[in-house]
Amino acid sequence: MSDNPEPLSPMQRIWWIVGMIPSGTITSYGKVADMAGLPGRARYVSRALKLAPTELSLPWHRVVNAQGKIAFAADTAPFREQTQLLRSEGVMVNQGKINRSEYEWHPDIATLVLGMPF
DNA sequence: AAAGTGACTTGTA
DNA sequence: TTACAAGCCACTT
Repeated sequence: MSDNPEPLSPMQRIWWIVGMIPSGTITSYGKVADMAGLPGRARYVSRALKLAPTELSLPWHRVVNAQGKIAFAADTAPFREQTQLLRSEGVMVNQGKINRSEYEWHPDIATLVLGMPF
């Protein structure tokens, strides 16, 4: 029998989940937290993305707040970058706002399991 | 050590 | 709909 895999840390679970978000779709910090087994820890997700190694090249831009709005202040470089990245994959962004019902990611368990890093 | 901050969310008003 | 308070908690002052 093979040994059990090393369990992923909370931050690693967040990175894995964000990495699974398909191009052209979005989800929220709170949803990612819930999926990672960290209910009520939306802020932890934002920190995890900020600390994520660039080598992972995570699609961090596909994570917005619960109102479907880009979390960065409108007059900042990251706000403009996120807007550009989302538009480049076909997501309509107006004044930093996105229609969640139109672009929401609806993950299926099979895809998630097959995407697990072990 | 204590207070402030933030890439958040939810409940109330 | 907008606004504000709590809850959240690691990190920075």
